[in-house]
Formats: sequence, C-alpha cells, structure tokens
Amino acid sequence: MTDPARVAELLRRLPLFAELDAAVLERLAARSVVRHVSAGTVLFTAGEACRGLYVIGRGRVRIYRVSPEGREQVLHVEGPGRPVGEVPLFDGGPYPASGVTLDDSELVFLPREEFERAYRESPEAAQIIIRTLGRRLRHMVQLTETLAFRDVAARLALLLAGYADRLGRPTERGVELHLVRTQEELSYEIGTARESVSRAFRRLERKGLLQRLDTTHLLIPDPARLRAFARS
Amino acid sequence: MTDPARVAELLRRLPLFAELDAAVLERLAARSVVRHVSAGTVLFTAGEACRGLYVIGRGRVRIYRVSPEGREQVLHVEGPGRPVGEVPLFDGGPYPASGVTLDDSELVFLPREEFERAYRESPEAAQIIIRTLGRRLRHMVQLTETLAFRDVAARLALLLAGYADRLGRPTERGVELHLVRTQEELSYEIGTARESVSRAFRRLERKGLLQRLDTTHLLIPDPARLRAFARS
DNA sequence: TCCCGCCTGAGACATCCGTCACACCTCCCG
DNA sequence: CGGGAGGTGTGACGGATGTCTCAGGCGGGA
Repeated sequence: MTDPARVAELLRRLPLFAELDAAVLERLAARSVVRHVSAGTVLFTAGEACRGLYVIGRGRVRIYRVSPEGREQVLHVEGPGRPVGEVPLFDGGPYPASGVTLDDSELVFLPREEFERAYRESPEAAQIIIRTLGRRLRHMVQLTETLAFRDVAARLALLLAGYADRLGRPTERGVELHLVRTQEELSYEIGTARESVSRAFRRLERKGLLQRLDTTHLLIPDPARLRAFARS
Repeated sequence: MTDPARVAELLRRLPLFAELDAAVLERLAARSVVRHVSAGTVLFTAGEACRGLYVIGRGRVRIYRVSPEGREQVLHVEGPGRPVGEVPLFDGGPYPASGVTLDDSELVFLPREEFERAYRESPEAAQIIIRTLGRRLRHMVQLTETLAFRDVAARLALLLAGYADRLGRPTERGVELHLVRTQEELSYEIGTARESVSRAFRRLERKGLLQRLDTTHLLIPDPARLRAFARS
C-alpha cells in the first residue's frame, strides 16, 4: 500500500511519536496506511464504530458535533502531529464526534489492534497518549465553561485572543492577525449564529478591543485587554 | 499514617485497581494516605497545582467550575472506585476544575510521583487510566453538546433519564426514581437558574413525561420517551 | 461587461432564560 | 403555638440571541 520507510519517517517527525523506540515505530509504520484526502473530506461521523486512529501529517482536521436542527459546534481543531479519533479506542464506544478535513491533508491511519499493541508493549507510547488525552480534557473543560458562562461577544474575544497567541504577529500598533475565516465558520467555533458573530465584532470594535484592517486582517491593540473583557 | 494493608485492601476492591499486579498494588498502598472528610470539603480548586490524585473509597465528589458571577456548572460527579483530580498529572498543568465532597467520604490520596511510577512500570495501570480518561472525555463531549444545543427542559430531561438508568427502579407504572436533590442542586448540574428548573419540571409534567410522587420520588412512565423529547 | 454566488451588515421579531420579588408550604425548634 | 429557615411555584420584566429578511459589496466566470 504505502512505503513503510516513508511512513516511519513521517511518524518520526511527529512529536507524538518522536520518543518511541525505533523497533516499535517500524512496526507501527509497517501496519499503517497513508491517506491523501482533499479539503472537506469527512473522516468519521459521531456514532460510528471506530477501527483505528488518524495522525495528521499535513493539513487540519475539525472535530465537531451537529445538533438535531443542523447547527454545528466545533469541539477542537487539530493540526500536524496530532492524533484525531482516538477516544473510542480506549473505552470501546463509538466516535463521540465527527471529523472533517479543513485542508487538503495527509493522514496516517493506525489500525486499532496495532495501536493497542503499541501502547501495551511500550510505556512511552502510553504516556504519550495519556498526555494527549489530558490536554484534550483540559480543553473541553475550558470549552464547557465558555459555553455555559460567557455571552457571544466574550466567546468571540476568547477565540480571537487564542488565535492571536498562536498566529499573531506583534507590531508596534498591537498584534496583527491574518485570519482566513468567514463569520459563519467562526460561529461554529463559538456555538452561535452567523449574525451574532457580526454583531459581536461590532461590539468589540466599538469598545476599541480590535480593528478590522481588511477582510482577512485583524489588529488587536492589546490582547490582554481583550481577554480581560471576556472574563469580566 | 494509615495501615498499608488496609489501604491495599481498599484499593483492591476498586475496579480501577482490581486488575493490578499484587506487588504494584502493595507499593501504591504503602505510599498513599487515606483521608476521611465530611460532606462539603473542598478537595482542590481550579487553578491550583496538583500534587496527586484521589480515589474515592466511599461517598461522592462533585467536579465543577464557577463563573466570575458565582454561578456553578457541574462537570461530573464521581462515586466509589473512581479517581478524581487526575487530569493535571499528565500534562503538568493546574487543576482545570474544583472538587468538593457531597457526602462524608473516604478518599485515598496517591502522590503524583508514586502514581507516575506505577503507570510507567505497569502497562495495566496505564490502560486503566487511559480508559478512565477516554470515558471522561466522552462525557464532556456529551455535556458540551447539551449546553450548546438544548434548552433547559431538554437538559433536565437528559439528566433525569441518566439518573433513571443508574438509580431507577422499574415498576409496572414506569421507572421510579428516588432523588434527593434540591432544585438548586439540579440547576448547577444543567447550568441554569433554580427557577428555570422549577418551570422545566412543570413542562415535563404537563407533557406526561414524568410525575412527582413526593418531594424525593419521581415516576418516569417511559424513559425512552423522555429522551426522545430531549433530542427532538 | 454582466451576472451570480458568497459574504457581511442590519433591522424586526419572537423566544428563551436569568433576575427580582413575593407567596406558600413543610419542618423543626424554641 | 409561633416563628424562622429552607425549599418551591409563579408572575413580571428585560436582555441576549436565534431566525427571517433584505440590502449592499466583492470577485470570479460566462
């Protein structure tokens, strides 16, 4: 199917697997499959049974739930080096959420049995996975709090402040952020309607917490103040 | 401090540790401390650094977050045999949430280093913890969806249906549920105000989805119908 | 050039829900 | 017996927000 040496090479570049014993890695690589998929491909759907996990080589994957009315809530977005769809591997249930690629992507698929074997045999593998789950759980607690306690403007502020940390470029006027997202995409991430995002942007602008330079560039004069507003 | 043999005995009775190798268990028991605390004791607070985890021997522990305005959101409630406060052990961060006992409780405290040693040395220990984290993550996804998509009546319906599954007693009239909770406590669990719980109860009653027999007994004629209403 | 689709802004409206206020009930204790 | 505390039911009210609708702008393709 795929050249095992190349897969091993790919896995080795991922922080998730970098610490793994070479023999374990080789074996994993031999049993896994590389998939190249286009943006918008649904990798798995909530409720489906799970046959393995994906590790992202290139591109991003959005994990989300859909309400009966069709509204979406993004739970998290993962990028290169991160595993997705791994939760069901441990408790045997179905996928709790759905996953779709946001970009043309390269993914490594590890079959369930192979993966279980790896983490039974190699303590490092277990630690790696546990750390990932811990981080994910922490993120979900954050998300839950945000949804339960904050209004739309505050949720947008927290989302943008987070992006600014990771993708922003500091300038003398503040942090500049190149964000290629429609308001509709943003609305999924903070669990609201597109129109509410539009209004929340206005509110943050009027308070001087951000400026929209053009359709894809934001200026955040003071991320700390933006965060403070959200936590008020 | 505490008799290691008794601690080992206690741990052995917990499904979480039942499968563990005797030697590993003895060692864990020797290093852990049993605490007896009264109802309402705060075990840890969100933001605090973590020095170990608790395993519940007797009683229940509520894990929750508090909003800046003082509103509470219960994330989960754990009972005998379950670990609490374990998330920070893996990614090194602070506690993501707070924990408080609901009953007079008996808790086993495992220091961080001891715990890490156990799961590094014993693959079974790792599997146990991973399974727990997986289940917890699944639960949080559920909670997130509920908060993001459902109204108060639906959230109450889901909560009660869940209780009915775990604590209900089937009778010829439906599932009878003995629930010792004030409406205020319920409001924390579904992230709303006390008055909204009162109104949601009325709404579910009027639809014939439940009856309140007395202050502590509920009758749910058809749990499936209750769930269906929530997912409508 | 001219559409047409997509994105955004904005108003109208209904609904949900949090808050406040108050009444009523039960239980317990003095 | 009286009174207070805690729990519950309910109405009024306002703010937040989802939905519907439409207008305007922008860019790409025919």
